[in-house]
Amino acid sequence: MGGGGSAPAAGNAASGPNDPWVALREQASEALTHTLRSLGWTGTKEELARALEVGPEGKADLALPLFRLAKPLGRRPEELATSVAAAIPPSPAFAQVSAVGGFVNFHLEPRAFALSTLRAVLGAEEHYGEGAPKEGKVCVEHTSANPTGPLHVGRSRNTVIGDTLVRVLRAAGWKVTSQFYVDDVGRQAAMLVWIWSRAPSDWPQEIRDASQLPPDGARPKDLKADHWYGRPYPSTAAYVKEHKEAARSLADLTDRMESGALPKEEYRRVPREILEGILSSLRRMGASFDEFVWESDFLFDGSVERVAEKARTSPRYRRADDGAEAVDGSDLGLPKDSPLVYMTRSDGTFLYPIRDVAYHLQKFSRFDRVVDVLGEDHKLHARGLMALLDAAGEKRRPEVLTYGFINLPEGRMTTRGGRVVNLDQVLDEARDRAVEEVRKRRHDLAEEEVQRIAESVGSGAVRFHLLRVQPEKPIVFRWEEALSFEGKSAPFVQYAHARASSLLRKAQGSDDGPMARPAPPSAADLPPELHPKELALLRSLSELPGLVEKVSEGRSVHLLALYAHEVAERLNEFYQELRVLNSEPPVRSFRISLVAATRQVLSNVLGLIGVEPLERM
RNA sequence: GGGCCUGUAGCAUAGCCCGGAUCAUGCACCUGCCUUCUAAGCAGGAGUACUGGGGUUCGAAUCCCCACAGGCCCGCCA
Repeated sequence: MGGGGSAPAAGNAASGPNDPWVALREQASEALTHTLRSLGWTGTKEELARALEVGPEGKADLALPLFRLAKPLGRRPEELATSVAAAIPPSPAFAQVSAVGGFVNFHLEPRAFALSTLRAVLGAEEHYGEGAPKEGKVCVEHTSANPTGPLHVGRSRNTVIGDTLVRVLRAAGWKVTSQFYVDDVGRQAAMLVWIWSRAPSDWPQEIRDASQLPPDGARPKDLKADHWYGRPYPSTAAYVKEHKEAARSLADLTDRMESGALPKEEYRRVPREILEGILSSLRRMGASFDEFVWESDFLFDGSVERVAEKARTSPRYRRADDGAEAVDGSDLGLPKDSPLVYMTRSDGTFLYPIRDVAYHLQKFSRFDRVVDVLGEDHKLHARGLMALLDAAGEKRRPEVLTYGFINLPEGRMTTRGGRVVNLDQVLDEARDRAVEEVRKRRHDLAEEEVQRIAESVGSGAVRFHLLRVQPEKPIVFRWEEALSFEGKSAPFVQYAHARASSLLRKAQGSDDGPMARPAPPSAADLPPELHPKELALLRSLSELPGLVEKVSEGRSVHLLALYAHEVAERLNEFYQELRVLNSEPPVRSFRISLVAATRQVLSNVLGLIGVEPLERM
């Protein structure tokens, strides 16, 4: 990979037991340490292992730049590289060690490398890429959208990033629990309870008109719950703003909810319905949650009071003249002109941030690592949370992963301005376009299978599109790009997987039945020469374990999408250039192993990014 | 006004944390390739790009400073 591809090179981080690079790095740094020491160098092997980089493909597999090392030895880098390369003893893993410029370049022995990579992949099968089990439990909270209506694509970026992070952390060896924090407290939640406590026919005229209800006021059969129950939300918000008596009755309702006078099953009914609708959309994208935590639970279990009590003894504590209580976070990056994080209103009722602290304390009591996936609009609130946690005497902090907004070409998405693109719209449109594409190429498939493939291709394309960009970059949503089925897209990867699957079906001679699992080859099975396309593919396959480790550490989930594309691309290049099924015996079985290993890696990486690997399309 | 993030070919992006070998990929554009393993593919071409200016370094897209441009935020809402 390295300079040759767009995906990242395997990092230096220690990877799991099935990483072919671990032994290679070890051998190279071992040999280099001995050689350099004999030339008067005094550093450590660890130092070298860190400096050892993955070289530009074609030039070197592993490379050590000597510029820094040459200086204290009083030698020229080029000349030092030459003597080092000449002094490295031969080994079975490396065919050649050469000096170019100031670099010492290690070139892999192709057959040994092919063998170790195929063995790693075919030996571990669906576990290839996974790291060794790690001590400790991780909580990843993501999405946590207010259940006031259908999810828009902007928010679903949170889900895609969060769900992928959950998958990759699991693969890296952590025990992971995913949580959705459900907001059923406050004005927004009360608004829905307020309007839905009456039948639509009893709603104020303005709200009915703006909600565009069907004439009979009944929910259409095919309308999802989140769309139906969320429909009056924007107009209710506007209505309450303009009608004093409505505002008063809403405030009254909020009080009754927050004081516990209203049974929680009564005010959770509508949010629960909407949440179900949202979740069914998320399931289409392969995302689900282990646990749901309802915000209102922290209202009545005494935990907020405990936080407040603790905070009152903190030097950060501030109390305004009118009784509102806050915490000072000016030293923690809160704005100098408003460094206060309020935890209670002047009437003594609790505010959202303190419930969030109670929630995080609960997380810390159960988990060793706490990760929050948040939109960049919540960055400052996260800082406020840190200040409150500090005041509450909690030393641990959540790891916050923020992502940029998804805007439309004409500007920001707004629910009230009617300028939104809902996730459901995008998924439906993607599926419809995929149906056309499948029909164009396959005339032999049953309608049911066409639909199934199209759903998977469509939702995969959407998920991939939201994932492939570095999280902190803002995205401008364009339909043509989100719904592209070629190039850097999920269908491109799924297609490669289907292609590999088809080859293997033909190789085993039956078009259906379970796929045979080829055994890892032995040295005798390998052809004497390997083709560059075969080597390039193997090189990519070998990098999954290092990548899983790197992504789980750095949380750069977009790299997984780019890696998936690279593997698929290299399979395609291999496929186009070389025959598999009708090649001569030693080559044929080797290539079948290579295809099987590629299919396995594609399947594993698609699993990591939450896209379904398709057997045919 | 202040804070955080981002700026790479016509468009969209990777590489930036941790400086290293001619800056990589996709879309769009041009030329080829389906009577042999799925053309959602492959081969080739053109295009030209690290926002601008300083600095550090043997070496800067990468680190530092300044400027400019875009995103987000600066509620006793959640």
